[in-house]
Amino acid sequence: MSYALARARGQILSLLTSQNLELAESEIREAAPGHEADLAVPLFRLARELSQDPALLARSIVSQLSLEGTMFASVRAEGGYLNFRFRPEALCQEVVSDFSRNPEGYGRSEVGRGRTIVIDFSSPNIAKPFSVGHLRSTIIGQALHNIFSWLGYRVIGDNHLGDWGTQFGKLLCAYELWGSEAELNRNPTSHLLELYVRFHQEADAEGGTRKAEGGMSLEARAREWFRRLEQGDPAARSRWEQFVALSTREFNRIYELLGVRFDVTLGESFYSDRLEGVVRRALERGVARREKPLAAARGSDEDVRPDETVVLIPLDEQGIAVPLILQKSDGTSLYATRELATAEYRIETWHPERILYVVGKEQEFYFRQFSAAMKLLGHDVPCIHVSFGLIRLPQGRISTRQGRVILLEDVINEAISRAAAVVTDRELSAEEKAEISRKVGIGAIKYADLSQSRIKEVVFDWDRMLSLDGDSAPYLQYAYTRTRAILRKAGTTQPPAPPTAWPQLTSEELPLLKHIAAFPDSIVAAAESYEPHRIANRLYRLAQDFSLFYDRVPVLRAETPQLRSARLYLVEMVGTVLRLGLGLLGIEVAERM
RNA sequence: GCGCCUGUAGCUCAGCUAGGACAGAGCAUCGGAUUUCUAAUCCGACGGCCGGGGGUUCGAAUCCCUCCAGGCGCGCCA
Repeated sequence: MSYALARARGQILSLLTSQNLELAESEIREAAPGHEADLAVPLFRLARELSQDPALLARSIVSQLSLEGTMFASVRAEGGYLNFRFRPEALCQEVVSDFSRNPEGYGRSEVGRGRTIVIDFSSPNIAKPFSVGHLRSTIIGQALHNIFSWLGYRVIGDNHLGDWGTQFGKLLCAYELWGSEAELNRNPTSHLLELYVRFHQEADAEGGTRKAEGGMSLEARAREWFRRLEQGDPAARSRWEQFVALSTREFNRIYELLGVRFDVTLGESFYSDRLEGVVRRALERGVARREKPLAAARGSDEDVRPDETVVLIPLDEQGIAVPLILQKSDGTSLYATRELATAEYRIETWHPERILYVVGKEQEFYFRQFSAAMKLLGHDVPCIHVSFGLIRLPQGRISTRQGRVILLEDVINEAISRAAAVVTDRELSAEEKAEISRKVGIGAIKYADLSQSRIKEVVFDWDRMLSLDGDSAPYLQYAYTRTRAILRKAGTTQPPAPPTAWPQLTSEELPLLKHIAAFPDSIVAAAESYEPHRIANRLYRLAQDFSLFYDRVPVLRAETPQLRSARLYLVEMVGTVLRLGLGLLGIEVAERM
């Protein structure tokens, strides 16, 4: 299956091949505005290789090209460029033919058929509040899931909950000291947060040297609690289960609001009985070894025994100076141990061609270690860190410990109520308004993130994240409702039929066709770079050009019936592309706003 | 100290993977458009030594070096 733009590029390639000129498809690009051209081929590289003047080469190529049987009306030499212009009716015919074959699947492809990708995303920590910090992983992961599925891949979206580790030792310890059953049931998240924050405050206050009563520092007691948990101590286990259940309920409410779903939700704890095997096999293969811990790394802790060892994977030969530690000196596991077990499980279970980790950029170094360790352990499935810049607050970085945190649910609710303020004066039922506000508010939040590249860090700003005009989700959603309004008023319940012949295209119509033609490419580009904003940017330009079209070109009152039905079909295509494209970004549309 | 990322208009960002045609948007500001397919819209104006310097090239926002600024990371946290 191919799409119009790819076929057009193919035609250019074969035109040039017939003149013995070799060109890569990527050298064919959209013409810059103001050149009366649609596709452009810069000839500078070829000219250098042939030692010719680019402008002369362009002219000589043009003089020998026959556009017979192609989608192009003209080709001109302009400087060192070949500038191709579509025959508008040919472009129309090709785009309409692509679209009408399967409107609801427009932009789909089969490149991923028979291939599997695991995407690890969202992955919040149990017993901590779901903050704006988890937003990016959640919505970028969701978008990538949609995008790869659309390209025919089998995608396993896995929410790798942080439900295991030393932090639970801390929480169990804090709960033993200061917890309250009643408070926990009344307000689980904030009580757990309180305990977590208090633990760190008191541990800091103890300092590195002064020991608490009973001879053990808080940190040491927390480690002891985690050790008990990891060894299956019933009291630790049942308390932990309670924390997990309470947090899960909270998270699910957020996922419901965001419209995010997972194929599997397997927390770190799921792998707890595989950790020993991971460590053992790494030792047996000679990849890992036991070592005395570095004294400096142990800090000033009190209970160091002379015989204690850690298990680690040295990575010097991989060019990484810091080894990956698999087992702490008290015998318990680390994040990396659980990650290795997780990756092995995923490989055994789903046989993916790659595993994507949608995780913040601050973990980049760790992922280099992890990826190198996977290779040493004999796994050739690429583990790709799809990293993104972290969200900071104007006061500094988000810190759960210091209680400096903005709850995602608050952001969502604020977004919805800001959207609701705009719908108030419309003639809609209360339910419709609520539904629209939800779609618009959530859409605004998601779009703010998905319309820019992942890697940049974001300083949280209410107005920016919840913007409702300009380059924003509501702008695109609004353009969609305009397409729906026109079609609703067209007087038929049938979707418009594809036109057999297109009348003269106006200068407002042609750009729409070009964007529609370019939409499938934007999906491929988004997948290749793991950058959903490739799609967002294309949709935004489509919506811009549609808004202008809407303002200037009458559809229902078009001059002739043929023109009217052709434009109706164009409107149908624009609306569908907006809906499908926003859908890939995880953003819903409304019929009215 | 070492490593990675970022620096484009007053603000927020595209463009950098594979160097090419006068660097594009949105917000803000100012001016205009509505008895019309809903103005969450459209049109126009204003606004940029693409962080500084050097290099490669016919050509650099894009590639290389260097400096500056900000962010992040660097063995038993996740």
